[in-house]
Amino acid sequence: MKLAEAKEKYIQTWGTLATNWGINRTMAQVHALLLASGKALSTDEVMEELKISRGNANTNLRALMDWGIVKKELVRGDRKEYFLAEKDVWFLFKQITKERRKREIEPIIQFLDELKHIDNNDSEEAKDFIKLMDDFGNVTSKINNIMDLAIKSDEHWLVGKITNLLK
Amino acid sequence: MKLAEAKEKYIQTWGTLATNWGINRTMAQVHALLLASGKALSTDEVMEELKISRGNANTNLRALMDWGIVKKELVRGDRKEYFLAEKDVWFLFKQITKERRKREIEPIIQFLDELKHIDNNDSEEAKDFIKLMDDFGNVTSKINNIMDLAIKSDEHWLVGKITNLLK
DNA sequence: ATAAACTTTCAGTAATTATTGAAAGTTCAA
DNA sequence: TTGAACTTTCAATAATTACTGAAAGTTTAT
Repeated sequence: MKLAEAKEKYIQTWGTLATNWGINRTMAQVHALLLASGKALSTDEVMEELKISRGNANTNLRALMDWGIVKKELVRGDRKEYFLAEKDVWFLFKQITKERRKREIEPIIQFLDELKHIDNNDSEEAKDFIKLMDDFGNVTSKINNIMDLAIKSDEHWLVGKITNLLK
Repeated sequence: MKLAEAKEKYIQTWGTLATNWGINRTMAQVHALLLASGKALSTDEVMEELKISRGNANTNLRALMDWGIVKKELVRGDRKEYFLAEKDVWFLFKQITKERRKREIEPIIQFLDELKHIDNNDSEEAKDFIKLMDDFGNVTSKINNIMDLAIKSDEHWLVGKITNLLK
């Protein structure tokens, strides 16, 4: 396989996979393109490479910056903005985990807590429901802790620990 | 809040959250309904409670069985099938993790491997790309291991270990 | 065998989500 | 200031994904 072909396949496949995770296809493609390029690209370059509109390119580049995995880069004497993807893959994983935790896990914990305040909570049915919410809350907190551990850890340290646990 | 109200809110909110994770809204609602009911329901009961069509109910009940988190239950002297959700939340987490690992992580590892076979791989650009794929593969394997650890572990054992690591 | 009771499929349609592109907004140099 | 160079927004539209409901398929009792 030629390099250009491999890059193309990487960008396309990554975009397809992303949709299974509830991530917008274009956003994943833009990120893959920036990573595969290994250098900062302008909005126009992204538009050209992926054949997408300016609005779409702009929206998804900003979303990637919101996730903290793409940074703006300014070039002296050039008014255009360039965008560069962080290429440390372990950092990438940690950053995404951190954001998903903030955006998705924390709201769940809060929402489950609210549902536990039930009038006449001494019926058998109410007790069962409250227990379900409690169990959900407990497991969610545990997931939260695992994610927190991953976020805070250095790659080699974590892997060493996990390897030990698996023995 | 009344119990019925809390159940309704749980079903609706869970459905909404699911869409953020790339999971079909109805599937999440059916699952939440079965859990909140605490007993096996027939297709007709699911249709009635969620106001959805027979086709939709059937499709999503089967999808939940594919995920291994809902089971059929047969009642003597009744030709209808009833569906029951596994209510151990830690089991639920492990089962979903197991399936996602099989469906999503393993294909990524395989696909990244394929992309490393590049002609004329001695150019600087090719080396960078291969390194990127390697890094991705390594991190993905590590995630795979963490998931494997979670799948195999008993709730209390894992939490104990994680707690120790976090100290 | 027949038919009632039930489950599954899938073409057509509805609902949701993503994208375009042009207009409005911003920044900066002269 | 002005206007060129660039970025952002958003209403209209396209693409994707989910849902319906009726027809086809299956199972079981008689």
